[in-house]
Amino acid sequence: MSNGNLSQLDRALFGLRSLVMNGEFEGGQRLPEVAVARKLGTSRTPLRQAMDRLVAEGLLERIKTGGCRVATFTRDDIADAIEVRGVIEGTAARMAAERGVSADLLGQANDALDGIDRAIDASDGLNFECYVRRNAEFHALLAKFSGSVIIRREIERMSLLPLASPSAFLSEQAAIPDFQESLRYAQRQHRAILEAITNREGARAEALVREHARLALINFNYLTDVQPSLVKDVPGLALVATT
Amino acid sequence: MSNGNLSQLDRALFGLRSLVMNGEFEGGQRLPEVAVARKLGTSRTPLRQAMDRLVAEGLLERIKTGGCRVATFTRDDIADAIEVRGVIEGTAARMAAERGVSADLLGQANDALDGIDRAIDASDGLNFECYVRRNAEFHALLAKFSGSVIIRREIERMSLLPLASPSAFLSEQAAIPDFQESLRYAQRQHRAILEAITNREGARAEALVREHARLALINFNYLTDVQPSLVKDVPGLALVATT
DNA sequence: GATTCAAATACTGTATACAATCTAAGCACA
DNA sequence: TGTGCTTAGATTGTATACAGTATTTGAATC
Repeated sequence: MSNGNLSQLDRALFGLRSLVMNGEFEGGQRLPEVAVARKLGTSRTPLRQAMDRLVAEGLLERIKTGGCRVATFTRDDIADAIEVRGVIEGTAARMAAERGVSADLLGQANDALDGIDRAIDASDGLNFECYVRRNAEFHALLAKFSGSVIIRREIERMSLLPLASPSAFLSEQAAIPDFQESLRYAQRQHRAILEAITNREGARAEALVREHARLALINFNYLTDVQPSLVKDVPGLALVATT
Repeated sequence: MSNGNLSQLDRALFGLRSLVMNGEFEGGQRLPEVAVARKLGTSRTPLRQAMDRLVAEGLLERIKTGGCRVATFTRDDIADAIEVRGVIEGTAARMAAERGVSADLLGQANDALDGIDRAIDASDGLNFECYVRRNAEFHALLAKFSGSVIIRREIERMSLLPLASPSAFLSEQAAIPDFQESLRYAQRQHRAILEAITNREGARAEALVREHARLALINFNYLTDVQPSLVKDVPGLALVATT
């Protein structure tokens, strides 16, 4: 199982998560294990494990009488998930400021931000793929800054919730009119966050990160209110109740 | 499975969690599935499900080569878990203040606090069992106040981590000299929290709840530093590295 | 035509068998 | 005596069979 190819559980997990995120199943309907297992090319045992994992992630929910169904999320759920992610990331930043961060880690974060600068002002316009990668890198470092595995695990967990991750809406953001302006604003926040942590300003770092997380909420609202045609292209957005 | 007795999965889950919490297994050693299954009187299939759940809870951790082992926690891990629980509970309180809480729910919380008052000043001294129950009730209501299932689920999740729950240390707290004084202090915080929420004072409510959570940390430090003889009686404390 | 009951079907929860892999013991050899 | 290899044992990951329960279909009755 530690050879190059994935285990059956991993195949089932990735496959099922992808199917659910892309809205392949009707929300609220039970997932028949045999049919899904056949579709994923595996047996029921690893599929049930995968389902248990997705239930823990919040993507599926158990049915009292047995089995699972796809969870549905309200707009408020998404907003709350983003808020909580921001709160925990903010706590990580505050802890980092209070406890201090090694020069090496701070340097890595600075490198990531330099990379974002270059991605935004590349000679041929915006290097989008690079931006996304560097942005994820910076946020991962932020979680690491706290020095706490408890915190890091919790941030990862919140980022698994559909649409709550720092880069959930980036892939389609290019359609937003003042897109580059929005990225520049986010990047100024990045710089301020890193400065606050470096200066051991815990409260400032926490507040900045909380505000920074709300950019995801702005993008979410824009996508659903102004550009509903893009909804089908954003993974996870199919799970949001359209009422 | 929906009959009175539990499912095999539930039996395995409760049984294994209890065994792990009470330190029945050497930390760091792999749990042999067949032996544990036999000890719990079930088969490997539900046991493996239970193990997956406990891994998700953070009580067990996976071994790369296969299987699970009991996770061990440092004192810093416990402190971080309590801190994060306080942060999320604090967010719930802030949201409750910002969004408003129904008079009915506020009344229920008030009743719970009245119950705590009576438990502390019962005619025959302290009614401990009643205090614990009412305290749990108040904290559950706090999570409900936010009106967000995302928040509530996350608080429940953090409270599952060993020693992070609001009542993790209560059961042995009776050994603490100024025990009743400590309970009265906690109760004054309860009243202040409820008042802040009622008055829509979000920042105050959040700060109070964060501080309130730190009582668990105080009890934790007291138990391990001053009363190490009680350590074996507190579920979960066996998982803390004794370095 | 709507409703209730019954049988058949489908599905989940659980146990177990099997194969692949890891672990450890034992042996050969330096 | 220590080290590396080989083989036997133990253990996990996966598939599948079976039993119990929910759900649906169909017919009969009001």
